[in-house]
Amino acid sequence: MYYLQALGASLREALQHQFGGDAGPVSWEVAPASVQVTGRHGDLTCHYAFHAAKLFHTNPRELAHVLRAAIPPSLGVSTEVAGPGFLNFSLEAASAKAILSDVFQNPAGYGHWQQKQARQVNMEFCSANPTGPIHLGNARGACFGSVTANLLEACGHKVSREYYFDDFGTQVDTFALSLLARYREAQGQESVFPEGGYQGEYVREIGQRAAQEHFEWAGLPFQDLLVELRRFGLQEMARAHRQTMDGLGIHFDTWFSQSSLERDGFLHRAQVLLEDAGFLYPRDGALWFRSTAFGDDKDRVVIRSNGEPTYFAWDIAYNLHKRERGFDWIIDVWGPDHHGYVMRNKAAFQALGYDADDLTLLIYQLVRWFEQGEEVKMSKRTGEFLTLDEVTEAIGRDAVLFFLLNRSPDSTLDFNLDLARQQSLSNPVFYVQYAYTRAFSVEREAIQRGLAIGEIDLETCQAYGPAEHRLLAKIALAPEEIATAASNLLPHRLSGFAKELAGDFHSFYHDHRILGVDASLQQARLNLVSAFRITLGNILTLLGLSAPETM
RNA sequence: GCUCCCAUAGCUCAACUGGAUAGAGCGACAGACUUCGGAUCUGUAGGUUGCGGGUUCGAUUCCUGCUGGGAGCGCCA
Repeated sequence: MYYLQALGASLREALQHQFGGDAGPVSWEVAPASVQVTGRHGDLTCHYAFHAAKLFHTNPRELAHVLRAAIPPSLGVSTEVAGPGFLNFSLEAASAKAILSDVFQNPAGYGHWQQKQARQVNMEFCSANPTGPIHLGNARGACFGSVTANLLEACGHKVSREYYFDDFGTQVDTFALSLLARYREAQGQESVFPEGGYQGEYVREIGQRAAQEHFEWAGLPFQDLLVELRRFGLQEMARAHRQTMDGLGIHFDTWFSQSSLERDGFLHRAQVLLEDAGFLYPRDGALWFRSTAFGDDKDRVVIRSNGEPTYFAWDIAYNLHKRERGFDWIIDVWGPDHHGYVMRNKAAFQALGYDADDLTLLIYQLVRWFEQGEEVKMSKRTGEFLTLDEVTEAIGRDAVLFFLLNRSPDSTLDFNLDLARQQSLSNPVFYVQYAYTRAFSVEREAIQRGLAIGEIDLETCQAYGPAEHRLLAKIALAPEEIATAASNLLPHRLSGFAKELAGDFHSFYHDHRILGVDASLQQARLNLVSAFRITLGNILTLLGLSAPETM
């Protein structure tokens, strides 16, 4: 149990003792600067008394005093009640020791949590259309999904990362036809480029490669050639997507092919299940799903009058497939153009007999691309778009990730490549990473001087003053921040915390020497620096960023 | 017309289940180490949180009506 968890538990239990009810876990924050500036000291604060007072219909300030009295001295904090009911905590040697022990006991796992009810999570994200390269819009979903998966894992869940590959349908047909034209072109044959085909350069390249590696296909009948090229093209695109994701350090456990849903009978099975449950009916030659039974504003077609399943039908089958693979929590990360599909998918999920809460559909907002002050509309058809590889190459992997991570998924994101390139060196990611590097170099120097790190005793902890306590409080907060970001499915919370944590360290480092001061103070500060470095390193890892030892 | 998202400093964005004087970075201005890495630190300027109501001890946060921007509203994927 982490230190703050223990402290929170003492408050929670005090309430149970007093009122016989549970007000839930305590949430913490560092004391606002105003509290510290005015001399009303405090390293950590909580507004639990307000929260609980509302629940138990009592006065928050009186309640705060009750809570204060209930904190066991062994926890080693001094507590005071401020204003209408804030509880401010100041760290002391014993609490400092407890926090450091949390870190050094299991450095690589600091900030992570055990989970009594671990869920089997299937997290599907990015899933860019295979008819084109991954662009910045897909990247947002990739980054968001990947870090969210990391966070859930850190909270003890089992997470499988999945990439859905749409290798079926009219778009892929058009892609194959475009490829065919490029293939023939590369062989010096006459070719007519299909109307509405994919004009991007990458199609030409794949066509050329196909022509070089498989000139023998030229003799095939049209349909057979198209099948070969289609397969070849999809393979190439899958490889390209995987490479792009690898370049960002984002990995998937499963690359799931849409067409396998039909091959393995899931498309059919989903239909039978819904049919048996009485949620399907024919109208106008098509087959409809009664999504209005679950609050949707109209029913939705699953099988078109031409006999082809709709995109929605594939989704239903896919969710069924995921459930039958044993996942009890399905999370999909979708772009803004899918928001209309949330309701109907939840409806179908329930119609299959599952709990709507076990399907989470996360929608992130659009990325708009600006160049010289003007918005550039992306289009795969015309081949005009900014690929993720281009952006990564221009400003660097960590900078791209941090740029995407820093923003709430609910806000549209404007991306100006000129500006990003220009400012890539001032990207806050380097500020954060530099803090890690600095701390690491202090440790390296300390080891060279023959000092030991991480041996925690109460006496050494007596050496800490207000500056150290402030940084320690931030370190103690890390597990809470990770849990909060995870439970809200909002990774950008954690990147914000990483900046704060790094900032506190930079500030401390500037004002205080670590090596070469009085021996016990030196030991105490060295432990602090190391605990900081471990904490920040774990956070960087969760964010999918590198933690460089030198820069 | 309906649904979803957004509007906070000059710019890009934060602000946990409603909490203390709304915070960072970039840009501007003024400063700071002969020691462990200056990709750093400190300070100043910059705000009627789009506008109007409401809920209460307390609202950037919740409700409501506007204004402006984005996305979606297909038997496309």
